[in-house]
Amino acid sequence: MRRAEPETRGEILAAAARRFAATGYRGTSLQDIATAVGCSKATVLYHFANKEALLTELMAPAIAMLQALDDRLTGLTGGAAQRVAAEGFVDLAVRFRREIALLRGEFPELLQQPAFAHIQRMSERLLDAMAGTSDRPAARIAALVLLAGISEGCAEFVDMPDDELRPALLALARRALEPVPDPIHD
Amino acid sequence: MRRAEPETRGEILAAAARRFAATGYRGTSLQDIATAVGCSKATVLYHFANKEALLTELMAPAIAMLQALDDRLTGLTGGAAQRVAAEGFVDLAVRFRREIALLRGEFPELLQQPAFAHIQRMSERLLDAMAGTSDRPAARIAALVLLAGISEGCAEFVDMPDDELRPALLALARRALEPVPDPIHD
DNA sequence: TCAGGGTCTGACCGATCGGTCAGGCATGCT
DNA sequence: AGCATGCCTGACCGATCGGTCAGACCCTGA
Repeated sequence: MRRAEPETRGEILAAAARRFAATGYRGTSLQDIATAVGCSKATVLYHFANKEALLTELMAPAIAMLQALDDRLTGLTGGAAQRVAAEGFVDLAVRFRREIALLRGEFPELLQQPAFAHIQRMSERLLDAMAGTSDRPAARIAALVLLAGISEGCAEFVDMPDDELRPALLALARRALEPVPDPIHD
Repeated sequence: MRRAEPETRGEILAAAARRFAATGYRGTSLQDIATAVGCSKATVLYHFANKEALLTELMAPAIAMLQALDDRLTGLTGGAAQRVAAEGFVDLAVRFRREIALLRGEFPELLQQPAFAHIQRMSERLLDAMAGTSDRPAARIAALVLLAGISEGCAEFVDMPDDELRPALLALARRALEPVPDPIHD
């Protein structure tokens, strides 16, 4: 069962992405991934410290983009923050919908792990920004439904071209989120 | 550890609801539930045939209401179907948000099980109705995001009063879903 | 008094999980 | 030739899972 090319690491990563997308993170065992690659489970754990390392490497680009959005959001308030948050999140969801899809609704569980606590915090800031400065519950509800709906729904959009999905999600976000007036600078 | 009152069955059901809501269906073991009740795992399995029976009994009222909505939807098309679907689903989500919440994003996995195949089919019909007869992708995207977002988000709304949550979700649904003209009867 | 049924339990089962470990094999450097 | 290194493996580990089972306990009715 020895492999000819030393491309095993990349193959493991690709197979893990496929399996996670098909059956979720918890629903995929290391043995599943090893079988898909055609190697042993021990080989998977030779290339990756543990199962979580596989997931974090797969999610790293998406997390980096979320971090960048979070940085852009600091200092912004009101309508400006709302627009940046909504457009930034739609861009993120469109670009990394395959990565988001492979969590398959396991966000809540995974975010509870201490290793992902900073993602939890960024998500909360994103939600606050999308809800606007308004403290009306309706605004937070709309923002939360949009955030959760796009995260969970993008698994269904993997085969849709970017330039069709992006404007549709943007238009939806604009419709769903009630605009917040910009503060008047003096 | 013998219990005084023979209310064990109800206590197991209540504890299961709490644990499922806290850590999800797959994330909750029968031992967790037994510990929460203060009985043995064997007692849980004495009152319920298996773990899935616990879940189905907990979800039965919500599933019944979904079934009723599905029945009301048959024969309806266009804007009428869209309104009935949106309002019916919001009602369902508000009324049974605790039950929906305890799935904690495990919808996709659970729906894949053959025992829940009919729920899968009802969900698809609900999605079609909410998207309207329109076959434009944007309409289906909006409906899907709304459906997924409300399902996933209602876990956060458990402490909100019904008469605040319901109109907020209804208004959001109306904003998110582009209206479809009713067919003109001749 | 005894039989029987409802309730509950500890002990146990096979399966599967993530993860460890010593060692085999090929390659390339000295 | 000898040795180190990188890659890979089967065998194994402890933990946990859902689920089974024989039997103990209690109550009730004959």
